Amino acid sequence: MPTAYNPGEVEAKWYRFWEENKFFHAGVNPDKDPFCIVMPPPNVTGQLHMGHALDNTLQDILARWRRMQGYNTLWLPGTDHAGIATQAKVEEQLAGEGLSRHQLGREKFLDRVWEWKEKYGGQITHQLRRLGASCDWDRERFTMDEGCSEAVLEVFLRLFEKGLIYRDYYITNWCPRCQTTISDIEVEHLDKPGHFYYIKYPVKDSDDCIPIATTRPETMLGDVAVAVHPEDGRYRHLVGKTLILPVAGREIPVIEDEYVDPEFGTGAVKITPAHDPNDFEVGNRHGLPQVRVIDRNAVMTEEAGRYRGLDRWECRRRLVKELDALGLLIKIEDHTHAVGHCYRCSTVIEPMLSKQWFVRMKPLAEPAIRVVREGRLRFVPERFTRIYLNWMENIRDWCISRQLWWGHRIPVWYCGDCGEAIASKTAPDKCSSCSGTNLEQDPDVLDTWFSSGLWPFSTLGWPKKTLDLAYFYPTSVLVTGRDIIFFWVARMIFSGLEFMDDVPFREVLIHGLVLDALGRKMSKSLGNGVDPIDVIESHGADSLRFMLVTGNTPGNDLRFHFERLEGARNFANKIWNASRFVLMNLHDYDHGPEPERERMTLADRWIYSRFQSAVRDVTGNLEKYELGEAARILYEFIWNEFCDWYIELSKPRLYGNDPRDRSTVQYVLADVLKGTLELLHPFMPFITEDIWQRLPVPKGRTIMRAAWPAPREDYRDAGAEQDMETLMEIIRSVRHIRSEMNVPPGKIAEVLLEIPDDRTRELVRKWSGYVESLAAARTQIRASFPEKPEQAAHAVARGTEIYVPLKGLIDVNREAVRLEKELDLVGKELSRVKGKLSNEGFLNKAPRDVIEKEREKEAELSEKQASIARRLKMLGRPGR
RNA sequence: GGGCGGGUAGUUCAGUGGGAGAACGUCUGCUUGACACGCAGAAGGUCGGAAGUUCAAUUCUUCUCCCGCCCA
Repeated sequence: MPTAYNPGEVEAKWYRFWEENKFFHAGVNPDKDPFCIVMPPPNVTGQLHMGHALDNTLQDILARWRRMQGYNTLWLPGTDHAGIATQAKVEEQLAGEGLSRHQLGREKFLDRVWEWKEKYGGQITHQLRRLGASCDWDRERFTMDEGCSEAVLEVFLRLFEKGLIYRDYYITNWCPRCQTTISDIEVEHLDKPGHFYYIKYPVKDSDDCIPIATTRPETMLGDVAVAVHPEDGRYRHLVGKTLILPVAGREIPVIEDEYVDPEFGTGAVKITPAHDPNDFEVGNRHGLPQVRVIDRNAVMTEEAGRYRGLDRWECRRRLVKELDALGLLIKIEDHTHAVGHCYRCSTVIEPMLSKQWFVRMKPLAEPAIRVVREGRLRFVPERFTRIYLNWMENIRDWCISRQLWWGHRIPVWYCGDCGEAIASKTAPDKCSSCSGTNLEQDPDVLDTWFSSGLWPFSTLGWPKKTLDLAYFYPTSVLVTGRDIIFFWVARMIFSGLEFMDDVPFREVLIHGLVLDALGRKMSKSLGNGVDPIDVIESHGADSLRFMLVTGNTPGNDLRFHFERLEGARNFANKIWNASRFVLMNLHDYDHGPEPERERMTLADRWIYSRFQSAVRDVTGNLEKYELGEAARILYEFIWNEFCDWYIELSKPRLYGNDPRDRSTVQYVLADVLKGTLELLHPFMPFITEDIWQRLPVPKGRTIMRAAWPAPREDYRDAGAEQDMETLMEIIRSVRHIRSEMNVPPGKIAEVLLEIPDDRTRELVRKWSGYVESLAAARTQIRASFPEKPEQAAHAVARGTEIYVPLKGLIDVNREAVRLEKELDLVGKELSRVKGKLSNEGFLNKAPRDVIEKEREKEAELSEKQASIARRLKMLGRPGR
């Protein structure tokens, strides 16, 4: 085995081994309990980014762990057709050839997208393999494959027939660049510095005017009224009057509406129903007309009069200039406000009136609220429950039509003769209403999330009644980022309830975003993204996974620090070398039966007991979804206990000349290492498999299918832990003295251990070899040394007085200063404890074990104080 | 404006109603028969500020300041 771990060599090898042996595959098996996760499908033509890496690492940990626990585990992978994003990429490619999709035509364009999908669609799934994802590739799905498309049609028709899908003129969010509407949640509101324009609207046949304030003066050309609050005294006399809309010259009324906030701006609001969602509502309430002044390209329409043909921003500039010239511009104030941007391309959204398809949400939301309220579906961490509920409770109808070509085409045909809309899975021959044959299909496609909302059951075979569905649905847990709770999680919940009559998953584990080292979102435009594949190539997939899962709590964002990646890499290397040590010493190992407890040393019993704690705590934390905590426990167990202490203590026994002792320690090393690798496997699958395969002990074909270590109560040994802690304390004290007193590392130190307590003295005497090998010392152990060495450093550890005679080496003054510092600390601590114990409230109200603990502490500290003081006195320093 | 998250060692982050932790960085000393991607030792914090509840608050409550996110 090489001296440093080389991930590149082993990763490809083991992944191939797992995949070829179908270890990821899960079929229906009624004898076993299922555990199922559906993977949030990444965009089919996308690249793996850090968010995917985190999301899939978490899923893989859960899947591998549950699989080892014996659950029939299915992790179902797949990809999403990602309408807007994919279409945009192909259009970009076409633009490079000087073509537009319109020149190509719908059919040819779609051929091109499919070509693109075939070419790049495998990329991301290949990258997931590099990460170690143990998903069942035999079941890989795509939101536009035959089955998923069938599910989409079925759902559309059922909702249509129930009257939950309707078509209407409504104000929606139009992206002038993507040339499509997008749903409310696809709009990102960004605070942008802008202006508040104060404009006078003159009252007809009067010298009076009404001042309005707006951030979008260009929309005034589409104004149909000015609204004031009914109780606003300032404008009461103007209600019902007519205004002359400046520039346009149209006559518009002053109306009153509760919607107006009298505190905001001038308290008078211009109403533009065709270009503002709130104004749209007001307009409907008052039966006002809708005047469209901005078109699909964000260019002013005919209605804008002489401003027609101008870009919306250019129109704004010129219009403000004209208002100023007319003396109607009161002032311009700086004003930062939230501006809606397209989440795909960051173009400023234009709220626009158009005819679109919607899903009526209220009836669907109701059960989706209930299941969460009743705890049938649980969010982890819990705080996301409120975010979800708050959104569901205030839900608006969902605009599902998109003016794109790539996606599931809306299965509705319009009759050119009578105007009837016919929903059907296949093209109808004739109109169901007038029997006309002049039928044309709606050109639009459905929102991508319409199909991904069906993912947990469409991937298991729905609408067919499959065995898979019966067995794996509801799935166990969904793991996803907090940024798509509304987009996706919510939609799966109501879809699952509507069509499967049950929740799609019992739990939702929400994680945060992966940020760059400065806490910024990773993005292409900033160029601050870190490519997971680069990281895997330089540091290994296991290191990346370990880094992503540690130092973080569920739901919180995570900063990507290169140093932390190195830490994880170092950890992998540590495991590699500890294993190398064990394996190097197992060449003559004959795996026999478990050694008897009596043959075991204190260290053996201690490491087994600690291992039991690790088993219990790792399992417990996985159950709570505290994956970072579970990983931290393993890190500490492996590094600070197994490596730093157990391996070091095993050396004298391995190199000694007692063969039985040697075989016992070999057994424990191999056994504990094997169990530890199994616990670590979900986190670091590659290195653990590689080492596990090399162990000369009975085991199965793959660590993936090894049984998850079960806690063994008979291996828990609190006494051994206590005793070991005593020895460790003594060793640390001696090391401390050596270091402080500059004893050369090679020099064996004489150490006198004065231990009045019989049991402790016998314990230390029995295991004095530990002190001798780990602190490079020779020990003398007595109940009391009548003649205390004067030229010696001194320490107290758990009732043991430690003297390290340093004839000629010791500077009495320096030693005294060191002891005084120590005495000071002990004194402070002691007075704090004594204060507590003399407080009646504490004695009366604190739990008994807490008081007991304080008493013990007091005794120990007093003793320590006394012995340090004695020592100081002996050095001619009576202390203070 | 409403909601949520965060403010703990130089940095990044864990954690807890009863003795402040880790990693990285820093300092000192080490090729100690697995590992310098390492070993041993050390320094470093009034746990954002104020008030309250409690025998006891970094932890619970309220207020407040700063940072970030979501929604309107």
